[in-house]
Amino acid sequence: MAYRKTPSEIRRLEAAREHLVACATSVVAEVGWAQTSVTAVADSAGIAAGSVYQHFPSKAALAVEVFRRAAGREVEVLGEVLDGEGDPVERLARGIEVFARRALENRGLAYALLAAPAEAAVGAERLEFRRRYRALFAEVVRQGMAAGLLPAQNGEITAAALTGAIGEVLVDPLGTPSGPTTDELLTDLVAMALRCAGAPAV
Amino acid sequence: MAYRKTPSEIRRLEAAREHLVACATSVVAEVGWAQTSVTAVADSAGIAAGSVYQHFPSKAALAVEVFRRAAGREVEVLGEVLDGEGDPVERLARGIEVFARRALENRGLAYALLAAPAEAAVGAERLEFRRRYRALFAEVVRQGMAAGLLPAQNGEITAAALTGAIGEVLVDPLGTPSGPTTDELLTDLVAMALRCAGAPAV
DNA sequence: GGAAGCTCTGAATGGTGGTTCACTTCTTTC
DNA sequence: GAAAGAAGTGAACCACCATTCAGAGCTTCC
Repeated sequence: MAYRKTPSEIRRLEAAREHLVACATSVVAEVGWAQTSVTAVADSAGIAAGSVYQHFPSKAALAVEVFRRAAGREVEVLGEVLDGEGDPVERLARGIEVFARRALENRGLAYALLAAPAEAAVGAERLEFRRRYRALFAEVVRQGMAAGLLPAQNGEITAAALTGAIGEVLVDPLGTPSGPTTDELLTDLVAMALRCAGAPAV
Repeated sequence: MAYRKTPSEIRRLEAAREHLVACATSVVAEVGWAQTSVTAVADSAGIAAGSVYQHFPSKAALAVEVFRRAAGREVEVLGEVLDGEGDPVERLARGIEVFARRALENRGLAYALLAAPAEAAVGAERLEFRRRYRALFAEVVRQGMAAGLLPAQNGEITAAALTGAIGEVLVDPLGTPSGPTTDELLTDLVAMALRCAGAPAV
């Protein structure tokens, strides 16, 4: 019988792949997509440049994986909060606060996910994930309208607006390494979002 | 006496430069920054690739000029409407409608200005112009608060949110070559923006 | 132990596209 | 008309990096 991968070997390879993705994520968070070369990622992971191609068919595929992992986590967290306890308006407020707080706690990565210039494949992923954010927000807005907590409105537009507004509000703070007065920013951001959805002033 | 540029020669050179910028703008609007090569721009302008460097020191410099011209026009138009007749809330509504309508009438260019992937130099310009949009919106929001038409709020945040929200709402329609129901979109967009600034429902 | 098949290496390769430059063509000046 | 200097040309150049690949080093299995 010929060579066959042993379970521990399979685990080792998977771990190597995970390690590669994690290192690539760090590099991207530190220097952005544009400055991230295959060599830099390989160095950071302690392997040769060529070895990257054992795990991914191209740099773009690795970049997409990095993006999906990181953005996927955020979608998941946001989805859980928006689907959680409380009335729709409370959930919306909490979701936005959690999202923004997480971004501000991991600025480099958040900037890479939200705004940093990237190759086409990553740009396409970004659009896709924005669509998911929108869908999540749209659902909560729909629930809010159904519950009579929000006025009649085009929920898709409000959802898109929230997505864009949060990103834009965060871009500047994310650009500066250490932020001033995070709490105040979050309060104002949430207040703006609730107004945007038409929730009555608190 | 040596060679000296005659007035008509100077005009000819300036016109050539203008023509080059105009052609480059068209190319960018059609295919986006990423697909815009120096050769393509030169072909479009009917000159040789090398001649581009008579007018601009680098491709990046040309790209920045293209961006500044086009984005500058939009800032100017928006500024005039926001500074025009009527109360601050009316002006805000009209400004957003005009901005969005112009974008939808020139989708390729608007997409390039707002969202299309671009080289670093253009990205920096984009940030700068977003700052200007924000400043314009922030001023109107400030006036609205002073006039008692808008509730107390962090005007900078609202302004950033409006900038991001408008962009995000427009990105999808701009991606599709011909848009459905522009008027409905504009109505909903303006309604959302007014809610975002806290204007009472109409 | 050793054959077979795998992973890993890192220097060489290759495609892309911005930029250069020797040369041609046009303008100015006398 | 001719010299001097500028603009215009476009093929050649070159830097940059993702990608490849021949060989080295491991792992599996009999």
